Amino acid sequence: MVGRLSVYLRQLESLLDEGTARVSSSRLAELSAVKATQLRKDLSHFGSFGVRGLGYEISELAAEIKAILGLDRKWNAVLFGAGSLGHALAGYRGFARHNIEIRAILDSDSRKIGKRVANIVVEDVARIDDVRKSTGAQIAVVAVPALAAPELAERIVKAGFRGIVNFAPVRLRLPPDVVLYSVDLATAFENVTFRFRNAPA
Amino acid sequence: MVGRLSVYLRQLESLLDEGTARVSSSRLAELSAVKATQLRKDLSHFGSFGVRGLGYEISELAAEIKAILGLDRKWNAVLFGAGSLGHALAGYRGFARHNIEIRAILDSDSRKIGKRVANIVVEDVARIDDVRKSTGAQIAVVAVPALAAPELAERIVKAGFRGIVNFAPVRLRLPPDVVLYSVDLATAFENVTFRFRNAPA
DNA sequence: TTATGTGAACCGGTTCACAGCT
DNA sequence: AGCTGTGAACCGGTTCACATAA
Repeated sequence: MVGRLSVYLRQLESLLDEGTARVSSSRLAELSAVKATQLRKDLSHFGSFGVRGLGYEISELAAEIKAILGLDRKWNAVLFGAGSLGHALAGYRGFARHNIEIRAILDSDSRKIGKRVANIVVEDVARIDDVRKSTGAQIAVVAVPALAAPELAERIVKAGFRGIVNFAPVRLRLPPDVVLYSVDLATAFENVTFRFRNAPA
Repeated sequence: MVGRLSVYLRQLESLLDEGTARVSSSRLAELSAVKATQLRKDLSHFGSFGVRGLGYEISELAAEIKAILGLDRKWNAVLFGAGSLGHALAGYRGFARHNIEIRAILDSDSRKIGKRVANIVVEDVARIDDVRKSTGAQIAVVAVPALAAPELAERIVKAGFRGIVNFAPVRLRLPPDVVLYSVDLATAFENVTFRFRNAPA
């Protein structure tokens, strides 16, 4: 459901770019490829942002969704892993849009420590506690190999991070008060090969 | 649900590495962080692979799941976009595990064309039709900016690809016979900031 | 009249309870 | 007895139908 809010927001922003001021649930739903009732139900969980008979004021609704998604405040993050995926993530423009700032990049490989990635000097993961405190980071982005991830996750939690975005292909076990979202590339590709295979000729 | 099959398979493979030969649904479910009944129900959609009273023969079940997921045959893919995400994907080791081979990398940026990425020479996206045919690729991996993605997707479909794994943050509209799976980083991060914000203090 | 907000019906996926096989 | 396979109950999320407001 959060995923849908993201989509609504993106559509609202592109409408705003076009100079549109108001939009109906049916139009916004169409742009977002969902049913209008679903869109209204989604929003109704958080309040009532529209005007009956008129629709939604776009800039207002966008601001509401940003607040719901936590995009109205700044987040500090630390990126773990300076491999190819780490490089890609370090260069990811979406961080700015989310008010997420990568404050540090940590790795355990001595050949990578000291190098610059996206203008940030890679530091030794041993410094995790110091880095956590000095950056005030709440979010950890995990882009290390599967084997290293579970142990790293424990250290991340111990260091005081409260949210993890995990790109390693493992199911991490975390205390329930730590927010986790995993992006699993294997699942993405298997989803396609699975449906491809089971598709009507 | 396909996502869960991926997880079962990964657990089966690591059990196999340990030299284990049989496993019960409850043990495998525990390792996969799901309920045992769910695991059995998932498998029951595709057949009956276990032995009552004994459990599952690991190598046999792994082979069955691989077949279900389409991992038992070779897939040819073309990667679109040689930016930082494209680089990361080109180096992704999971492709080998999935029997997916990146046969070509295409980009529209003349500065990138001709360069090597993961030992593959980047070609002009204008060559899409030739490349599709000569590689026999079925799957397109889209790692281009959001703005370029919708138009590219159309060309991909026209060129004859039947499956797309999309990393651009847009909802692509495709004919229903084309298999699509999108990985949206924005949603991933927003999921975490959303739940973080709505988490109990 | 137009378009939102929402209780109620609906539906698909999860869980339960147990039948069936070894 | 032990463990799988599955119809039936359950549950949460989606859709419908309509009351409500401009």
